[in-house]
Amino acid sequence: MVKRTRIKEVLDSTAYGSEVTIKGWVRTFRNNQFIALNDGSTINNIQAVVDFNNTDESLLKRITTGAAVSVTGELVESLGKGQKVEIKAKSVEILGDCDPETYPIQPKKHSLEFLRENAHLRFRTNTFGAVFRVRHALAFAVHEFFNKKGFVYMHTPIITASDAEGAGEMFKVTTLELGNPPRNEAGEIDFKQDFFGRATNLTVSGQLEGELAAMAFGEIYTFGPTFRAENSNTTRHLAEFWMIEPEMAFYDLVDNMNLAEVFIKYVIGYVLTNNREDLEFLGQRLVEEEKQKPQNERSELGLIEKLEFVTNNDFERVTYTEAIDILKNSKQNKNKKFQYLIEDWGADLQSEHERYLVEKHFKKPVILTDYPKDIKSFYMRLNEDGKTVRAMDILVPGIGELVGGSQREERLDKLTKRMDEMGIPTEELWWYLDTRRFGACEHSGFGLGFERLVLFTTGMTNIRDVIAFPRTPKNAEF
RNA sequence: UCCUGAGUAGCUCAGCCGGUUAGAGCAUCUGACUGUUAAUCAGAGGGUCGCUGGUUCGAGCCCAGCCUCAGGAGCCA
Repeated sequence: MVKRTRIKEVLDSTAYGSEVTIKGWVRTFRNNQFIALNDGSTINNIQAVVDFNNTDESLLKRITTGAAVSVTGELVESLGKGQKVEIKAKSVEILGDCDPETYPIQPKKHSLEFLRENAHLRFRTNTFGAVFRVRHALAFAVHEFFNKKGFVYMHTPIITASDAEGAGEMFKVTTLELGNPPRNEAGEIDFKQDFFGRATNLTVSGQLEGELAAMAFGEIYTFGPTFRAENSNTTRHLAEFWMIEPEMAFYDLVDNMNLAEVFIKYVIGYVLTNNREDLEFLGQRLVEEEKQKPQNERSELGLIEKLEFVTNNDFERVTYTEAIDILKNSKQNKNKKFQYLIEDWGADLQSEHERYLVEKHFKKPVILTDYPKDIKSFYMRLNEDGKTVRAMDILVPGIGELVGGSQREERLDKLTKRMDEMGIPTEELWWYLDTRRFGACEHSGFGLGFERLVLFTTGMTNIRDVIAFPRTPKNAEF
Protein backbone atom coordinates (compact mmCIF):
# COMPACT_ATOMS: atom_id res chain seq x y z
CA MET A 1 0.00 0.00 0.00
CA VAL A 2 1.26 3.44 -0.92
CA LYS A 3 1.77 5.85 1.92
CA ARG A 4 -0.27 9.04 1.78
CA THR A 5 1.49 12.37 2.13
CA ARG A 6 -0.37 15.23 3.75
CA ILE A 7 -0.95 18.16 1.42
CA LYS A 8 0.71 20.63 3.79
CA GLU A 9 3.90 18.60 3.48
CA VAL A 10 3.67 18.31 -0.30
CA LEU A 11 3.16 22.05 -0.75
CA ASP A 12 6.32 22.74 1.28
CA SER A 13 8.33 20.16 -0.66
CA THR A 14 10.81 20.86 -3.44
CA ALA A 15 11.52 17.21 -4.21
CA TYR A 16 10.63 17.67 -7.86
CA GLY A 17 10.40 14.45 -9.82
CA SER A 18 9.49 12.31 -6.84
CA GLU A 19 6.28 10.34 -6.74
CA VAL A 20 3.66 11.16 -4.12
CA THR A 21 0.19 9.99 -3.21
CA ILE A 22 -2.29 12.47 -1.78
CA LYS A 23 -5.82 11.91 -0.56
CA GLY A 24 -8.40 14.55 0.06
CA TRP A 25 -11.64 16.18 -1.00
CA VAL A 26 -12.14 17.98 -4.30
CA ARG A 27 -12.75 21.71 -3.91
CA THR A 28 -13.08 22.46 -7.63
CA PHE A 29 -12.37 20.66 -10.87
CA ARG A 30 -11.54 23.23 -13.54
CA ASN A 31 -11.13 22.90 -17.23
CA ASN A 32 -11.54 19.14 -17.13
CA GLN A 33 -7.93 18.83 -15.93
CA PHE A 34 -7.19 20.81 -12.76
CA ILE A 35 -8.25 19.32 -9.44
CA ALA A 36 -7.98 21.64 -6.45
CA LEU A 37 -7.60 19.18 -3.59
CA ASN A 38 -7.76 19.84 0.16
CA ASP A 39 -7.16 17.40 3.01
CA GLY A 40 -7.54 19.75 5.96
CA SER A 41 -3.83 19.76 6.82
CA THR A 42 -3.60 23.34 5.60
CA ILE A 43 -5.92 26.00 4.27
CA ASN A 44 -4.14 25.75 0.91
CA ASN A 45 -5.21 23.38 -1.84
CA ILE A 46 -2.87 21.43 -4.03
CA GLN A 47 -3.44 21.36 -7.75
CA ALA A 48 -3.39 17.94 -9.40
CA VAL A 49 -3.26 17.99 -13.19
CA VAL A 50 -5.06 15.22 -15.02
CA ASP A 51 -4.20 14.24 -18.60
CA PHE A 52 -7.78 14.25 -19.76
CA ASN A 53 -6.95 12.98 -23.24
CA ASN A 54 -5.73 9.74 -21.77
CA THR A 55 -8.20 9.40 -18.95
CA ASP A 56 -11.46 7.53 -19.03
CA GLU A 57 -14.38 9.92 -19.61
CA SER A 58 -16.45 8.13 -16.94
CA LEU A 59 -13.70 8.71 -14.36
CA LEU A 60 -13.45 12.44 -15.22
CA LYS A 61 -17.21 12.76 -14.69
CA ARG A 62 -16.83 11.48 -11.14
CA ILE A 63 -14.29 14.14 -10.14
CA THR A 64 -16.82 16.51 -8.64
CA THR A 65 -16.77 19.08 -5.84
CA GLY A 66 -16.80 17.24 -2.52
CA ALA A 67 -15.68 13.83 -3.82
CA ALA A 68 -12.96 11.99 -1.89
CA VAL A 69 -10.11 11.11 -4.23
CA SER A 70 -6.65 9.66 -4.15
CA VAL A 71 -4.09 11.01 -6.62
CA THR A 72 -0.71 9.50 -7.33
CA GLY A 73 1.72 11.35 -9.51
CA GLU A 74 4.92 13.28 -9.95
CA LEU A 75 5.65 16.40 -7.93
CA VAL A 76 6.55 19.15 -10.43
CA GLU A 77 7.04 22.88 -10.52
CA SER A 78 3.77 24.39 -11.66
CA LEU A 79 3.53 25.60 -15.25
CA GLY A 80 0.71 27.96 -14.39
CA LYS A 81 0.60 30.94 -12.09
CA GLY A 82 -0.95 30.85 -8.63
CA GLN A 83 0.96 27.95 -7.14
CA LYS A 84 4.58 26.87 -6.88
CA VAL A 85 4.13 23.12 -7.07
CA GLU A 86 1.55 20.78 -8.47
CA ILE A 87 1.10 17.08 -9.08
CA LYS A 88 1.17 15.62 -12.55
CA ALA A 89 -1.32 12.84 -12.00
CA LYS A 90 -0.46 9.31 -13.11
CA SER A 91 -3.51 7.78 -11.56
CA VAL A 92 -6.68 9.14 -10.00
CA GLU A 93 -8.90 6.96 -7.85
CA ILE A 94 -12.35 7.99 -6.65
CA LEU A 95 -12.59 6.94 -3.01
CA GLY A 96 -16.06 8.36 -2.44
CA ASP A 97 -18.39 9.87 -4.99
CA CYS A 98 -20.19 13.13 -4.28
CA ASP A 99 -23.39 13.84 -6.19
CA PRO A 100 -23.15 17.48 -7.31
CA GLU A 101 -26.94 17.68 -7.62
CA THR A 102 -27.45 17.17 -3.91
CA TYR A 103 -24.15 18.21 -2.28
CA PRO A 104 -24.91 21.53 -0.55
CA ILE A 105 -21.41 23.01 -0.58
CA GLN A 106 -20.68 24.75 -3.88
CA PRO A 107 -17.47 26.37 -5.02
CA LYS A 108 -18.81 29.81 -4.15
CA LYS A 109 -19.33 32.03 -1.16
CA HIS A 110 -21.95 30.73 1.25
CA SER A 111 -23.61 32.67 4.04
CA LEU A 112 -22.57 31.70 7.57
CA GLU A 113 -26.22 31.16 8.31
CA PHE A 114 -26.54 28.58 5.55
CA LEU A 115 -23.38 26.82 6.66
CA ARG A 116 -24.67 26.73 10.24
CA GLU A 117 -27.60 24.71 8.95
CA ASN A 118 -25.08 22.42 7.28
CA ALA A 119 -22.72 22.24 10.24
CA HIS A 120 -21.83 18.63 9.38
CA LEU A 121 -20.26 19.73 6.10
CA ARG A 122 -18.99 23.21 6.90
CA PHE A 123 -15.56 21.98 8.02
CA ARG A 124 -14.87 21.57 4.31
CA THR A 125 -14.92 25.30 3.68
CA ASN A 126 -11.90 27.58 3.95
CA THR A 127 -13.41 29.63 6.75
CA PHE A 128 -14.37 26.75 9.00
CA GLY A 129 -11.20 24.86 8.21
CA ALA A 130 -9.25 27.86 9.46
CA VAL A 131 -11.50 28.43 12.49
CA PHE A 132 -11.22 24.85 13.71
CA ARG A 133 -7.49 24.59 13.15
CA VAL A 134 -7.12 27.76 15.23
CA ARG A 135 -9.49 26.34 17.84
CA HIS A 136 -7.33 23.25 18.10
CA ALA A 137 -4.16 25.31 18.40
CA LEU A 138 -5.69 27.40 21.18
CA ALA A 139 -6.77 24.29 23.09
CA PHE A 140 -3.33 22.78 22.73
CA ALA A 141 -1.69 26.02 23.87
CA VAL A 142 -3.94 26.10 26.96
CA HIS A 143 -2.61 22.74 28.10
CA GLU A 144 0.95 23.63 27.14
CA PHE A 145 0.81 26.87 29.12
CA PHE A 146 -0.48 25.31 32.32
CA ASN A 147 1.70 22.25 32.02
CA LYS A 148 4.80 24.42 31.71
CA LYS A 149 3.74 26.26 34.86
CA GLY A 150 3.22 23.05 36.81
CA PHE A 151 -0.58 23.22 37.02
CA VAL A 152 -2.46 19.93 37.44
CA TYR A 153 -5.28 19.32 34.96
CA MET A 154 -8.39 18.31 36.92
CA HIS A 155 -11.46 16.66 35.44
CA THR A 156 -14.31 17.97 37.56
CA PRO A 157 -17.68 16.21 37.39
CA ILE A 158 -20.12 16.92 34.59
CA ILE A 159 -23.07 15.67 36.62
CA THR A 160 -23.47 17.51 39.89
CA ALA A 161 -25.91 17.40 42.75
CA SER A 162 -25.44 20.95 43.92
CA ASP A 163 -28.04 23.36 42.67
CA ALA A 164 -26.63 26.11 44.80
CA GLU A 165 -24.00 27.92 42.82
CA GLY A 166 -26.25 30.53 41.37
CA ALA A 167 -24.49 30.51 38.02
CA GLY A 168 -27.65 30.16 36.02
CA GLU A 169 -30.43 27.76 35.05
CA MET A 170 -29.40 24.11 35.00
CA PHE A 171 -30.25 21.10 32.85
CA LYS A 172 -31.77 18.30 34.91
CA VAL A 173 -30.27 14.83 34.71
CA THR A 174 -32.63 11.98 35.49
CA THR A 175 -33.55 8.44 34.55
CA LEU A 176 -37.05 8.79 35.96
CA GLU A 177 -39.95 8.37 33.59
CA LEU A 178 -40.88 11.87 32.49
CA GLY A 179 -44.55 11.17 31.94
CA ASN A 180 -45.07 9.29 35.19
CA PRO A 181 -42.39 10.00 37.79
CA PRO A 182 -42.67 8.37 41.25
CA ARG A 183 -44.08 10.70 43.90
CA ASN A 184 -43.70 10.89 47.66
CA GLU A 185 -46.48 11.32 50.18
CA ALA A 186 -46.50 15.07 49.67
CA GLY A 187 -47.06 14.57 45.95
CA GLU A 188 -43.60 15.82 44.96
CA ILE A 189 -41.38 13.96 42.56
CA ASP A 190 -39.46 11.39 44.59
CA PHE A 191 -35.84 11.79 43.57
CA LYS A 192 -34.86 9.14 46.12
CA GLN A 193 -35.87 6.68 43.41
CA ASP A 194 -33.78 8.43 40.77
CA PHE A 195 -30.45 7.04 39.51
CA PHE A 196 -28.32 8.93 42.04
CA GLY A 197 -30.93 8.87 44.78
CA ARG A 198 -31.24 12.64 44.56
CA ALA A 199 -31.88 15.39 42.04
CA THR A 200 -28.90 16.03 39.77
CA ASN A 201 -27.96 18.51 37.05
CA LEU A 202 -25.34 19.17 34.43
CA THR A 203 -22.52 21.31 35.75
CA VAL A 204 -22.56 25.08 35.36
CA SER A 205 -18.98 25.44 36.63
CA GLY A 206 -16.15 23.30 37.91
CA GLN A 207 -14.92 26.02 40.21
CA LEU A 208 -16.10 24.72 43.57
CA GLU A 209 -14.57 21.30 42.93
CA GLY A 210 -11.53 23.01 41.47
CA GLU A 211 -11.00 24.88 44.72
CA LEU A 212 -10.92 21.55 46.59
CA ALA A 213 -8.11 20.30 44.36
CA ALA A 214 -6.19 23.59 44.59
CA MET A 215 -6.13 23.06 48.36
CA ALA A 216 -3.88 20.07 47.72
CA PHE A 217 -1.99 20.66 44.49
CA GLY A 218 -1.55 24.40 44.83
CA GLU A 219 -2.27 25.15 41.19
CA ILE A 220 -4.86 23.33 39.10
CA TYR A 221 -7.01 24.02 36.07
CA THR A 222 -10.07 22.52 34.49
CA PHE A 223 -10.95 22.56 30.81
CA GLY A 224 -14.25 20.95 30.04
CA PRO A 225 -17.83 21.34 28.92
CA THR A 226 -20.24 23.52 30.85
CA PHE A 227 -24.00 23.73 30.54
CA ARG A 228 -26.38 26.61 31.06
CA ALA A 229 -30.09 26.24 30.42
CA GLU A 230 -30.64 29.97 30.02
CA ASN A 231 -32.88 31.04 27.16
CA SER A 232 -30.07 33.11 25.70
CA ASN A 233 -30.26 34.13 22.07
CA THR A 234 -27.11 36.10 21.43
CA THR A 235 -23.92 35.89 19.41
CA ARG A 236 -21.90 35.21 22.58
CA HIS A 237 -23.89 32.58 24.50
CA LEU A 238 -24.22 28.82 24.15
CA ALA A 239 -26.13 26.27 26.18
CA GLU A 240 -23.10 23.97 25.97
CA PHE A 241 -19.69 25.56 25.97
CA TRP A 242 -16.14 24.87 27.06
CA MET A 243 -14.64 26.67 29.98
CA ILE A 244 -11.14 26.91 31.38
CA GLU A 245 -11.03 27.40 35.14
CA PRO A 246 -7.67 27.72 36.89
CA GLU A 247 -7.67 27.79 40.67
CA MET A 248 -4.55 28.70 42.63
CA ALA A 249 -3.70 28.49 46.30
CA PHE A 250 -1.62 31.34 47.77
CA TYR A 251 -2.62 33.73 44.92
CA ASP A 252 -4.19 37.08 45.70
CA LEU A 253 -6.23 39.07 43.19
CA VAL A 254 -3.17 40.72 41.63
CA ASP A 255 -1.45 37.34 41.14
CA ASN A 256 -4.72 36.15 39.61
CA MET A 257 -4.87 39.05 37.14
CA ASN A 258 -1.22 38.62 36.25
CA LEU A 259 -1.78 34.96 35.49
CA ALA A 260 -4.88 35.62 33.38
CA GLU A 261 -3.10 38.29 31.35
CA VAL A 262 0.03 36.21 30.72
CA PHE A 263 -2.18 33.24 29.86
CA ILE A 264 -4.23 35.07 27.24
CA LYS A 265 -1.09 36.53 25.67
CA TYR A 266 0.53 33.11 25.57
CA VAL A 267 -2.25 31.26 23.79
CA ILE A 268 -2.80 34.06 21.27
CA GLY A 269 0.96 34.24 20.71
CA TYR A 270 0.98 30.51 20.04
CA VAL A 271 -1.60 30.90 17.29
CA LEU A 272 0.23 33.90 15.82
CA THR A 273 3.34 31.78 15.30
CA ASN A 274 1.71 28.47 14.40
CA ASN A 275 -1.42 29.36 12.43
CA ARG A 276 -0.22 32.26 10.33
CA GLU A 277 -1.92 31.23 7.09
CA ASP A 278 -5.24 30.56 8.79
CA LEU A 279 -5.11 33.97 10.49
CA GLU A 280 -4.22 35.68 7.24
CA PHE A 281 -7.24 34.10 5.58
CA LEU A 282 -9.53 34.98 8.49
CA GLY A 283 -8.17 38.52 8.49
CA GLN A 284 -8.92 38.85 4.79
CA ARG A 285 -12.39 37.44 5.35
CA LEU A 286 -12.98 40.06 8.02
CA VAL A 287 -11.88 42.87 5.71
CA GLU A 288 -14.31 41.64 3.03
CA GLU A 289 -17.13 41.41 5.52
CA GLU A 290 -16.49 44.84 6.95
CA LYS A 291 -16.62 46.41 3.49
CA GLN A 292 -20.39 46.16 3.86
CA LYS A 293 -20.32 48.20 7.05
CA PRO A 294 -20.14 52.00 7.24
CA GLN A 295 -16.61 53.34 7.68
CA ASN A 296 -17.00 54.31 11.35
CA GLU A 297 -18.07 50.80 12.34
CA ARG A 298 -15.05 49.09 10.80
CA SER A 299 -12.18 47.81 12.93
CA GLU A 300 -9.19 50.10 13.13
CA LEU A 301 -6.77 47.19 13.15
CA GLY A 302 -6.63 44.09 10.99
CA LEU A 303 -7.01 40.74 12.72
CA ILE A 304 -3.30 39.96 13.00
CA GLU A 305 -2.47 43.53 14.04
CA LYS A 306 -5.17 43.33 16.71
CA LEU A 307 -3.77 40.07 18.09
CA GLU A 308 -0.22 41.42 18.02
CA PHE A 309 -1.39 44.54 19.83
CA VAL A 310 -2.95 42.41 22.55
CA THR A 311 0.18 40.31 23.05
CA ASN A 312 2.47 43.38 23.08
CA ASN A 313 0.58 45.74 25.39
CA ASP A 314 -0.42 45.70 29.03
CA PHE A 315 -4.09 45.32 29.80
CA GLU A 316 -5.62 48.36 31.46
CA ARG A 317 -6.46 47.78 35.11
CA VAL A 318 -9.15 49.88 36.75
CA THR A 319 -11.47 49.45 39.69
CA TYR A 320 -15.21 49.39 39.29
CA THR A 321 -15.36 52.72 41.15
CA GLU A 322 -12.90 54.34 38.71
CA ALA A 323 -14.84 52.89 35.79
CA ILE A 324 -18.07 54.40 37.08
CA ASP A 325 -16.34 57.81 37.26
CA ILE A 326 -15.09 57.49 33.70
CA LEU A 327 -18.54 56.49 32.47
CA LYS A 328 -20.31 59.16 34.49
CA ASN A 329 -18.10 61.87 32.99
CA SER A 330 -18.20 60.49 29.45
CA LYS A 331 -19.81 62.48 26.67
CA GLN A 332 -22.06 59.51 26.04
CA ASN A 333 -23.50 59.73 29.52
CA LYS A 334 -23.78 63.52 29.60
CA ASN A 335 -25.48 63.60 26.22
CA LYS A 336 -27.75 60.79 27.34
CA LYS A 337 -26.49 58.55 24.55
CA PHE A 338 -26.42 55.50 26.80
CA GLN A 339 -29.65 53.59 26.93
CA TYR A 340 -28.95 53.04 30.62
CA LEU A 341 -27.49 56.20 32.11
CA ILE A 342 -24.87 55.91 34.82
CA GLU A 343 -26.09 57.71 37.89
CA ASP A 344 -25.15 55.96 41.09
CA TRP A 345 -22.36 53.80 42.35
CA GLY A 346 -23.57 50.23 42.68
CA ALA A 347 -25.28 49.76 39.34
CA ASP A 348 -24.29 46.77 37.24
CA LEU A 349 -22.50 47.67 34.03
CA GLN A 350 -24.46 47.05 30.84
CA SER A 351 -22.91 45.80 27.61
CA GLU A 352 -22.91 49.32 26.20
CA HIS A 353 -20.82 50.55 29.14
CA GLU A 354 -18.32 47.72 28.86
CA ARG A 355 -18.05 48.36 25.15
CA TYR A 356 -17.47 52.07 25.73
CA LEU A 357 -14.65 51.43 28.19
CA VAL A 358 -12.93 48.86 26.02
CA GLU A 359 -13.57 50.11 22.50
CA LYS A 360 -13.79 53.89 22.91
CA HIS A 361 -12.01 54.95 26.09
CA PHE A 362 -9.04 52.60 26.58
CA LYS A 363 -8.99 50.88 23.16
CA LYS A 364 -7.41 47.75 24.66
CA PRO A 365 -8.35 44.86 26.95
CA VAL A 366 -9.47 46.12 30.35
CA ILE A 367 -9.42 44.36 33.72
CA LEU A 368 -12.15 45.69 35.98
CA THR A 369 -11.74 44.93 39.69
CA ASP A 370 -13.40 45.41 43.06
CA TYR A 371 -17.07 45.34 42.12
CA PRO A 372 -19.87 46.02 44.61
CA LYS A 373 -20.58 42.83 46.53
CA ASP A 374 -24.27 42.92 45.70
CA ILE A 375 -23.76 42.29 42.00
CA LYS A 376 -21.25 39.46 42.43
CA SER A 377 -21.17 35.85 43.62
CA PHE A 378 -21.13 34.69 47.23
CA TYR A 379 -17.63 33.19 47.14
CA MET A 380 -15.74 36.41 46.33
CA ARG A 381 -13.51 37.86 49.05
CA LEU A 382 -14.93 40.87 50.86
CA ASN A 383 -12.74 43.97 50.87
CA GLU A 384 -11.90 46.05 53.96
CA ASP A 385 -14.52 48.62 52.94
CA GLY A 386 -17.24 46.02 53.45
CA LYS A 387 -18.88 47.15 50.19
CA THR A 388 -16.77 45.66 47.44
CA VAL A 389 -15.33 42.25 46.64
CA ARG A 390 -12.02 41.09 45.14
CA ALA A 391 -13.54 40.39 41.75
CA MET A 392 -11.97 40.87 38.36
CA ASP A 393 -13.51 40.74 34.89
CA ILE A 394 -11.44 40.94 31.73
CA LEU A 395 -13.22 42.74 28.91
CA VAL A 396 -12.00 42.61 25.33
CA PRO A 397 -13.09 44.52 22.22
CA GLY A 398 -15.92 42.97 20.26
CA ILE A 399 -16.69 40.28 22.81
CA GLY A 400 -17.15 41.93 26.18
CA GLU A 401 -16.50 39.68 29.14
CA LEU A 402 -13.88 37.06 28.34
CA VAL A 403 -12.81 36.24 31.88
CA GLY A 404 -14.61 36.40 35.20
CA GLY A 405 -12.63 35.68 38.34
CA SER A 406 -11.89 36.62 41.90
CA GLN A 407 -9.91 36.10 45.01
CA ARG A 408 -12.00 33.63 47.01
CA GLU A 409 -13.37 34.27 50.47
CA GLU A 410 -11.32 31.93 52.65
CA ARG A 411 -12.66 33.18 56.02
CA LEU A 412 -15.36 30.74 57.11
CA ASP A 413 -17.40 33.22 59.14
CA LYS A 414 -17.49 35.84 56.38
CA LEU A 415 -18.30 33.22 53.75
CA THR A 416 -21.20 31.63 55.63
CA LYS A 417 -22.57 35.06 56.52
CA ARG A 418 -22.57 35.99 52.84
CA MET A 419 -24.21 32.69 51.88
CA ASP A 420 -26.96 33.28 54.41
CA GLU A 421 -27.53 36.79 53.05
CA MET A 422 -27.81 35.48 49.51
CA GLY A 423 -29.92 32.45 50.36
CA ILE A 424 -27.29 29.86 49.46
CA PRO A 425 -27.86 26.73 51.58
CA THR A 426 -24.69 26.11 53.62
CA GLU A 427 -25.65 22.55 54.51
CA GLU A 428 -25.71 21.48 50.84
CA LEU A 429 -22.22 22.85 50.30
CA TRP A 430 -20.72 21.34 53.48
CA TRP A 431 -17.89 19.82 51.45
CA TYR A 432 -17.00 23.20 49.97
CA LEU A 433 -17.01 24.85 53.38
CA ASP A 434 -14.72 22.11 54.69
CA THR A 435 -11.87 23.73 52.75
CA ARG A 436 -12.38 26.78 54.99
CA ARG A 437 -12.38 24.57 58.06
CA PHE A 438 -9.32 22.48 57.30
CA GLY A 439 -6.25 24.42 56.25
CA ALA A 440 -7.86 27.38 54.57
CA CYS A 441 -5.58 29.79 52.76
CA GLU A 442 -5.64 32.76 50.47
CA HIS A 443 -6.55 31.57 46.97
CA SER A 444 -7.89 32.81 43.65
CA GLY A 445 -9.10 31.67 40.29
CA PHE A 446 -10.99 32.60 37.17
CA GLY A 447 -13.16 31.21 34.41
CA LEU A 448 -12.49 31.82 30.74
CA GLY A 449 -15.08 31.00 28.09
CA PHE A 450 -13.13 29.07 25.50
CA GLU A 451 -15.46 29.87 22.59
CA ARG A 452 -15.19 33.57 23.37
CA LEU A 453 -11.43 33.22 23.17
CA VAL A 454 -11.81 31.49 19.79
CA LEU A 455 -14.18 34.25 18.66
CA PHE A 456 -11.69 36.93 19.61
CA THR A 457 -8.76 35.13 18.01
CA THR A 458 -10.46 34.27 14.72
CA GLY A 459 -12.36 37.54 14.31
CA MET A 460 -15.60 35.60 13.85
CA THR A 461 -18.64 37.38 15.22
CA ASN A 462 -21.11 34.62 16.11
CA ILE A 463 -20.20 32.09 18.81
CA ARG A 464 -22.14 29.39 16.92
CA ASP A 465 -19.46 29.54 14.24
CA VAL A 466 -16.54 28.64 16.52
CA ILE A 467 -17.94 25.44 18.07
CA ALA A 468 -18.45 22.41 15.86
CA PHE A 469 -22.05 21.65 16.74
CA PRO A 470 -23.61 24.54 18.65
CA ARG A 471 -26.23 23.92 21.29
CA THR A 472 -28.59 26.89 21.60
CA PRO A 473 -32.30 27.25 22.43
CA LYS A 474 -34.33 25.29 19.86
CA ASN A 475 -31.20 23.88 18.25
CA ALA A 476 -29.56 20.54 18.96
CA GLU A 477 -29.32 19.18 15.42
CA PHE A 478 -26.31 17.02 14.56
C1' U B 1 -37.77 36.10 27.39
C1' C B 2 -38.18 41.30 25.15
C1' C B 3 -37.30 44.75 20.79
C1' U B 4 -36.28 45.11 15.44
C1' G B 5 -35.85 42.82 10.74
C1' A B 6 -36.19 38.59 7.49
C1' G B 7 -38.33 33.85 5.29
C1' U B 8 -39.54 33.58 -2.96
C1' A B 9 -35.34 27.96 -7.43
C1' G B 10 -29.80 24.02 -4.49
C1' C B 11 -27.36 29.16 -2.86
C1' U B 12 -27.60 34.77 -2.82
C1' C B 13 -31.37 37.93 -3.88
C1' A B 14 -35.17 41.11 -7.12
C1' G B 15 -40.49 41.07 -7.56
C1' C B 16 -43.81 48.19 -8.83
C1' C B 17 -50.20 50.39 -6.43
C1' G B 18 -53.11 43.51 -5.06
C1' G B 19 -53.88 41.84 -11.57
C1' U B 20 -52.80 37.56 -16.67
C1' U B 21 -47.37 32.51 -17.80
C1' A B 22 -43.06 34.62 -10.48
C1' G B 23 -37.41 36.70 -12.53
C1' A B 24 -31.69 37.40 -12.26
C1' G B 25 -26.66 35.82 -10.95
C1' C B 26 -24.21 31.59 -9.21
C1' A B 27 -24.77 26.18 -8.85
C1' U B 28 -26.65 21.71 -11.63
C1' C B 29 -27.35 19.11 -16.51
C1' U B 30 -26.05 18.91 -22.08
C1' G B 31 -22.59 20.56 -25.78
C1' A B 32 -18.09 23.38 -27.17
C1' C B 33 -13.20 24.81 -25.63
C1' U B 34 -8.64 22.99 -23.15
C1' G B 35 -2.67 25.68 -18.51
C1' U B 36 -7.20 26.71 -15.52
C1' U B 37 -7.26 29.72 -10.50
C1' A B 38 -14.92 30.45 -7.70
C1' A B 39 -12.15 28.83 -15.86
C1' U B 40 -14.90 30.60 -20.23
C1' C B 41 -18.91 30.36 -24.18
C1' A B 42 -23.87 28.43 -25.90
C1' G B 43 -28.32 25.99 -24.50
C1' A B 44 -31.65 23.35 -20.97
C1' G B 45 -34.07 21.80 -16.52
C1' G B 46 -35.41 23.58 -11.77
C1' G B 47 -40.80 27.03 -7.48
C1' U B 48 -45.87 23.91 -1.58
C1' C B 49 -43.48 32.25 -2.60
C1' G B 50 -42.14 29.47 5.92
C1' C B 51 -47.10 27.29 7.97
C1' U B 52 -52.42 27.95 9.12
C1' G B 53 -56.58 30.81 8.61
C1' G B 54 -58.91 35.36 6.80
C1' U B 55 -60.12 39.79 3.42
C1' U B 56 -60.87 40.10 -2.04
C1' C B 57 -63.62 38.83 -8.47
C1' G B 58 -58.28 38.00 -7.82
C1' A B 59 -52.90 37.44 -2.66
C1' G B 60 -45.71 36.28 -3.24
C1' C B 61 -47.79 41.33 -1.98
C1' C B 62 -53.09 43.16 2.64
C1' C B 63 -54.84 41.24 7.92
C1' A B 64 -54.43 37.67 12.26
C1' G B 65 -51.99 33.69 14.66
C1' C B 66 -47.95 30.36 14.72
C1' C B 67 -42.90 28.48 13.32
C1' U B 68 -37.81 29.37 12.11
C1' C B 69 -33.60 32.45 11.37
C1' A B 70 -30.60 36.97 11.98
C1' G B 71 -29.17 41.46 14.75
C1' G B 72 -29.69 44.07 19.48
C1' A B 73 -31.04 43.66 24.97
C1' G B 74 -31.23 40.69 29.47
C1' C B 75 -28.79 36.29 31.91
C1' C B 76 -23.30 35.27 31.78
C1' A B 77 -18.12 32.72 30.23
